[in-house]
Amino acid sequence: MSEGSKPAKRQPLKAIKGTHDILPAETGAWQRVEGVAREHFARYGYREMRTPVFEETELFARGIGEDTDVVSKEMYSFGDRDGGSLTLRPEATAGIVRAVIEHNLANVDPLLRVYALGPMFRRERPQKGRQRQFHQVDVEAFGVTAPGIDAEIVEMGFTFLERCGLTGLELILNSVGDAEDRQRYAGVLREALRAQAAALCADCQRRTETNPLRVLDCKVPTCQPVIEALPRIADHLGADAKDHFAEVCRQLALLGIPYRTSHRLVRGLDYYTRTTFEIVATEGLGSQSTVLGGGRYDGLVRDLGGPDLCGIGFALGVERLLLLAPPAADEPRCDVFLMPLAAAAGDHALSAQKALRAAGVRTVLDHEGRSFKSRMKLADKLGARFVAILGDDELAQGAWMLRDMKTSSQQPVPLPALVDHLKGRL
RNA sequence: GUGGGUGUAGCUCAGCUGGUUAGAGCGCCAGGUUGUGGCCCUGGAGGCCGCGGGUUCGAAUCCCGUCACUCACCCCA
Repeated sequence: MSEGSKPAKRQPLKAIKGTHDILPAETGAWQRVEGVAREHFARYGYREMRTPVFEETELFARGIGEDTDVVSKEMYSFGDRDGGSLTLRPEATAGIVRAVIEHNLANVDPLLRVYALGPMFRRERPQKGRQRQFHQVDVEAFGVTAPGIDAEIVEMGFTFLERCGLTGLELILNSVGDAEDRQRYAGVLREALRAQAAALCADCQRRTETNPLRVLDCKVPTCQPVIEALPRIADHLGADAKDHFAEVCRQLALLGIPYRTSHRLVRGLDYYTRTTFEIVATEGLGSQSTVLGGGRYDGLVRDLGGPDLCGIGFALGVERLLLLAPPAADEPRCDVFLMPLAAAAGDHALSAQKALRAAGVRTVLDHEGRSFKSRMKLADKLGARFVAILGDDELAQGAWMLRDMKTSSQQPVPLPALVDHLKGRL
């Protein structure tokens, strides 16, 4: 652009890489999912909470962990005019925890359970089931230490996905223990890994020092034998954490939720303690198979400067959910299509349209004065249940000719009776 | 950030080893009756063949570059 070369052809304006438009034909499916979410979570006593899409960068750095991939290389951060650093939220929990602390909600709400819906931002390379702006449904419950809440929230997520029509789901559980367990285990693991360093991939050699738990997540084939032989966290849990996890599993079995445990399930955010879980799709998502993931975070609120308040939650990716959901049938957009033919019919149509809409009837009136046939085709495409025709003959009778598009039958309806008549039939 | 694949109409794609007006299906618009949709038939609109350069008498087609999209790695929802 700076050189005096060819006049650069103006590129058409387009959405930023990794973002996408949700077009009118798609919003129905989104609204359905959101509606199910609201209704479902309400059954468990959850209410919606909305926090800003951007926060101070420090919140995420401290909350999620400086060494995580999300913080170290995926955040959309930018300088504010006053010199501060702001970041588009890469996940929801940190902002919600900040708000809980800021408004002292733990002392305000005796049942602190919230959900949130909205966009998250991570600067990753897009691929199937992964965007730079994507949407999550997020759920958090605070203040309950008992394992019952773990089982309840996992059950809630699982049944939510089922209610959205998903099948072929697999629930995976693990416990990463309390902070001390985790720390101690990380040390044990690091020792074991150092001894095997030669057999590990370069990433794992690096992770051995930075975050040994994440070695367990490695998918490089040559690392697998080493990983399988590593000491397992289950053998390094404190008695409390061990009992806690056993009770979570017991209750889930009681609730009839199928699951398997995996000692290798280590989630990428640093704040998790004790229970971690993930729901994956066995097919349909390519390599991004996780639909829902979450866990307990008993130290997070305190670490962010709040009270010693435990918490547990999960996030699920709406785009991924939609990829797996059965396709939605397109809904009719119109109940009644008005078709004034005679010149004198136009005013009748206008007032009928207003009255119908006031009565809650979805009404469309073609303003272009197109041919009869064109308008019939349009009515059909809109899925109109009825077409109301008003031509010279009908005017003379003082009645609409009301056509039922399903049965192809039609009957006269007196002009003033149209609204009541239709309300009775829709 | 690193690899692979693909860029032709609104969508899905054809276009053989370079050859003259670039095609199909679907969708869209309009007609096939004077006031009746779906099915069928006919017609029409709509393409700098991603962009730039090169080879050639001639490039959608071959070569180079570039950009975009996509899948995968990494990591995550």
